Amino acid sequence: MSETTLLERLRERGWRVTPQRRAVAVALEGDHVHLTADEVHRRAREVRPEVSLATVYNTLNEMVAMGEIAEVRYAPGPSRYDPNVGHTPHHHLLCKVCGALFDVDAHAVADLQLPVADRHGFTVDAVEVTFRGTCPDCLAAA
Amino acid sequence: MSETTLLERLRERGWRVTPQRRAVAVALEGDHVHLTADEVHRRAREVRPEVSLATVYNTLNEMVAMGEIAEVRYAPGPSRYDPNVGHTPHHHLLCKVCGALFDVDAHAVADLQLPVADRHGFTVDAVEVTFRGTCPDCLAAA
DNA sequence: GTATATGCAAAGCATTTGCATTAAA
DNA sequence: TTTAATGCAAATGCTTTGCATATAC
Repeated sequence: MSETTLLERLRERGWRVTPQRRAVAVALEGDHVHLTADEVHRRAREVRPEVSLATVYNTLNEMVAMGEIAEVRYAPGPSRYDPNVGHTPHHHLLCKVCGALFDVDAHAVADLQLPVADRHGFTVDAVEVTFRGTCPDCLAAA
Repeated sequence: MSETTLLERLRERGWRVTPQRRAVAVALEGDHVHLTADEVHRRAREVRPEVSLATVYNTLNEMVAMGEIAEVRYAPGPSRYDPNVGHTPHHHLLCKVCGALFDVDAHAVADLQLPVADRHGFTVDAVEVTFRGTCPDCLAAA
């Protein structure tokens, strides 16, 4: 899907790579589900039990500041982190019951333009579509 | 724009109307900006200084549960509340600098369908488009 | 009159920060 | 060796809750 790994991209930016940061980067990758800081922490601990939650937050915030991942907060509850930003253009599929968030390939969705008359003086540089619905798990549970 | 007021709709649902709740409902109406609980509290206090923040939260949560307003959390920081949900179909214009959120009429944006093949087993019942950019105020400040 | 909303203050999460210690480069 | 990252624990900010009192219906 993507040619380079998150870790490689970060290293290229001159990022200092520690075992903790490696564990965080690896925890985020691969999945098309977006994890909370706490879930990242749990996963990172499976590899490096000494990773602290504070370090997870610090690391995630840096990655966001670099634009390598995005913080998304569509449902109540804690923030989630999207590692596929800027590399694979995509939109989101949100379960309104459990808050789970999946990616959708951008090619599945038409490009959108907002007419200048409706821009309220904004400049627009990204468009993001969220499909709200119910995920298979919650459908089964209902 | 809408034929009935938020307060009228709530009363029709058999809601018990108190001065505090009236103040919260009025604070939310009319605007195309989405307020935080704290901002709603400040506005409600201008009319009824004894309204407590706890009551504002309780009231907003009830309105959300009834589907009369929506909680939106696109940017870091506190939740914001969208009173125009379900009545005036619309999308969002988000300032990535200051987090301000405006409404855009749905007619300005084409309807979108997600192909079944890309639905990952979800049912989809709403589509929401967010245009990310920079608002006039932040442009001026830059 | 009765059920329900209120304010207050305390509790509960999510997230950030200060600081002494440790480790990457 | 230098500069920056770590863990811990305390602090902060947003939101919810418990409970005694007040009030809409």
